[in-house]
Amino acid sequence: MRKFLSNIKIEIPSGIYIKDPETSDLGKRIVEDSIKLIESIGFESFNFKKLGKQIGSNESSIYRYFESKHKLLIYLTSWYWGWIQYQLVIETYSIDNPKEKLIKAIKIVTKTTEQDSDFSHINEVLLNLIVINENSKSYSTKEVDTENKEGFFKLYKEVVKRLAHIIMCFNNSYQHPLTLASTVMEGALHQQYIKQHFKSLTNCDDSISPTSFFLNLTLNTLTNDEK
Amino acid sequence: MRKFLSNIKIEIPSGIYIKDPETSDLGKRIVEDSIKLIESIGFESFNFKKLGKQIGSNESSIYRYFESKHKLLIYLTSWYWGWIQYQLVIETYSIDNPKEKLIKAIKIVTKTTEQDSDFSHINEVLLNLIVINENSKSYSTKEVDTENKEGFFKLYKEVVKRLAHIIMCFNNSYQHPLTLASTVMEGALHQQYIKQHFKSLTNCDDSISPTSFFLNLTLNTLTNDEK
DNA sequence: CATATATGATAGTATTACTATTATATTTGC
DNA sequence: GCAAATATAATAGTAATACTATCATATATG
Repeated sequence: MRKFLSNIKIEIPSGIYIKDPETSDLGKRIVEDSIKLIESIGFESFNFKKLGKQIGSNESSIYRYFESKHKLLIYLTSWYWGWIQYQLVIETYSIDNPKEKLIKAIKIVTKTTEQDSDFSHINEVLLNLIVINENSKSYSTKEVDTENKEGFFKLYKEVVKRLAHIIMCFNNSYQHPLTLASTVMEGALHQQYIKQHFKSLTNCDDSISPTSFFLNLTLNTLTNDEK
Repeated sequence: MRKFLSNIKIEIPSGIYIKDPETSDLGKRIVEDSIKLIESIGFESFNFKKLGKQIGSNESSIYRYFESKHKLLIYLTSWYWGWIQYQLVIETYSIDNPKEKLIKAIKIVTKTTEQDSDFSHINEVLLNLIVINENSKSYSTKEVDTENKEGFFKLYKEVVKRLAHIIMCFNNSYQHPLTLASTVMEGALHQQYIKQHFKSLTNCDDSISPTSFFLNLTLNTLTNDEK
């Protein structure tokens, strides 16, 4: 990963930010430290005043990059899904066998990030924790339909569609590729969440991972489904 | 449903409310109208001042029933899960065949509520919409672990465990009954959400319901799983 | 070196999510 | 039927939030 990634930039739809944070030092610190701060105090307690203090800058300067903390969250989750998509593309590109390809894809979308790839100011381990804890807050608002029209969830949607496509290549008579793909992706985040906070509601633990559950589930279903 | 339910009361863990809203007329109006108001303006825009206005009462009076709007949301979602559990119990009780029992159970937890049972001040159709849109907000906070210890999510957890138990009765060698149960329940809510807001991410529509997807998924997996 | 641009500092605003206090109904127990 | 208890209403107040606006200053660029 390291080598490849050091030369690419994940493109976030403009409109999510006012000024592209990748274009300045302050912008990068905003992104870098917002990840640390949101992860440590949670999205509700997080605000631009606290972030300003942490990066030794001013609230008003942060507002020149992001209109609101909500937009910043969308920026961060978009970056995450862009990064997942990048992994999907490069890690499955050369696999011809549809089953192997599917297995690889499910591993990528259901895994927890254990190591910071260290190629940028973004700590992927912390960002993954934010996505597990706060992802639904990025779209679960009254403005979801307008924001969706403006393309704010583009990267997330692309990942779901790409996974659905890989599912179809494995079993092209299966009726629910999109439903399965979106269920697996959201389900994996949910399992990671309840593994931490509602242990009694999951069999996932140190020995059984969400990945192994979703691999088993998907392969069983796609292998035995008849229509 | 109608007949049975008119005599029962869904027990909400005390601690979620300050004063039990079932014990007074004002309390019932608070619950009744909060459902209407949250459904129409969304949980973020909802507050006790607006609710007071709607029910012709005072903000300060509402605070005598619920400490915060967050607690009120937990009350509402708890009521919903209590009601689902009640349906699970009475509608599967007399079914002996494990497969039939499982099918019935999945239908109950994945269906959308189409009709208000009309037995109480609570409109279940609107409440179901609130659960679809806002359920995750009830637990996705920094206080989740303390609140969980205080039993705030008891009813939700009971439903998951009951479903897991029904899964095990059908296939007792299956390794992931809890994981599957929690995935199906959360997954059904998620599909109902994206069916409304992200149509391109699901195959569910007017002819394919989340129920049919999850029935297919669960039965395929449990029937063909070998270990 | 002048100008543009980025950042910082400060102040201000409407709203939120409450708490506190006091007044007025309404219910209940005798 | 009345006093006491309880429930509700009205009003005010508070600290924090999520910003906007304005102006000053630093830095970069042509």
